[in-house]
Amino acid sequence: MQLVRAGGMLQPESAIPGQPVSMSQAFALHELDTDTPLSQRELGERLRLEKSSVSRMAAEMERKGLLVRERDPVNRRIYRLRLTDRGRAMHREMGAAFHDSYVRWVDAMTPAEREALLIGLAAFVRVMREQPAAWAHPPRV
Amino acid sequence: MQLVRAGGMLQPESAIPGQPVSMSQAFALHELDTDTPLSQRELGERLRLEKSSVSRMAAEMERKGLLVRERDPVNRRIYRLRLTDRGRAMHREMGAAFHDSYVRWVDAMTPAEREALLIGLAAFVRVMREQPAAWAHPPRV
DNA sequence: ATGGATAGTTGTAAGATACAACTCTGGGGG
DNA sequence: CCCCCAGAGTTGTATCTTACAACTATCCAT
Repeated sequence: MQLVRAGGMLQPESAIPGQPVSMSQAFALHELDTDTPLSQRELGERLRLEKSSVSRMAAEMERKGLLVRERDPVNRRIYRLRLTDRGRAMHREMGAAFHDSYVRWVDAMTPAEREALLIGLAAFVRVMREQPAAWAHPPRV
Repeated sequence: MQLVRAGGMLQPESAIPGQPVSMSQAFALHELDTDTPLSQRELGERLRLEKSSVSRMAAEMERKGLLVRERDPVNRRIYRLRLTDRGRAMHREMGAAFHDSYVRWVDAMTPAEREALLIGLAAFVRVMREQPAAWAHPPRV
C-alpha cells in the first residue's frame, strides 16, 4: 500500500515532462520498445486490458505520434504496433525521470539496504509472475 | 512496472470477495481503521486526493455502510470518519485476501530472499516517504 | 459584528475501462 | 468453389474515478 501511495498511483496522470501519458500508455511504451512489434491482442494480453481499451489506447498513441499501426502483410487482420522515434524518445524520457528519483532514493539508503532491495525485489517479482495475485481480476478475454 | 502489472493495478476494481471496493476505498479503509478518526481533509492528504473526490468517496462508503460521518462536536465544520464494524470487517477481509497471496509468494522464495525483501523494501518505503517521487503530481490543495 | 480562513458539497467535464454488437479477414469442410 | 466459423480489431454505450471551480456553512480574530 505504501509503495503505491508514495508512488502517486491514484492520480490519473503520471505527469512525465513534455506530452503527458497515462499509466497504461507508459506501460505500453515499455512493452513496445523492442525489436519485434506486437499486435493489439498481444499488447492487451500483457497489460491485462480488454481489446477495445487497447484499440482506443493505440489510436490515441498513434494520434500523439508515439507509434504507427501497420497491418501485417501476411495476415491483414492483425496490426504490428511499432514505436516511432518520438515514442522511443518518450520511453527513454520516462526512464530517465524515474531514474532520477530512483537515484535519489537509493542514495538515501545504506549499501546493505540497497543490496537487500535488489535481491528481495527481484525474487518477489519472479514469484508474483509465477503465481498471479488472487485478487487479480482480468477482463473476460 | 512489473510490480504494478503483476499486481493487476490497471483494472478499476480490486475484486475483494463480497462487496467490491475501489482501489481508493481500499486505501481509505486502511487509513481509517485506527482509533483516532480522521477528517475528510486529513484522509485526502494521506491519499493525495482532492477534497471533492474525498467527499464523494466518503459519501459512497457511508452509503455502503462501511463508515459513518459524524460532525465533530467542538468544530462542526469537520467530520470524524469512523469505520463501522462492517468497514473494519471489510478491511480484515482485504488483509486476509492479500495475506493469502503474500504467503504463497513468500513460500516460493528462499529464506535469504525473504530476509532481503523485508530489509530492502522497508528501507525503500522509508526513503520514498522522505523524498516524494519527482513525477508525483498531487492535486492543488 | 464583520471579514477572512477552513471544511465540505455540488456542478461539470474528462479520461480509462469493460461489455456487447458489429465489421473485416482468413482457413477449412462440404 | 462457396459458405461458415473463428480471430483481430472497431464502435456504441455505460460506469467509475478523478480534478477543478464555484458554492455553502462554520469558526475565529480583530
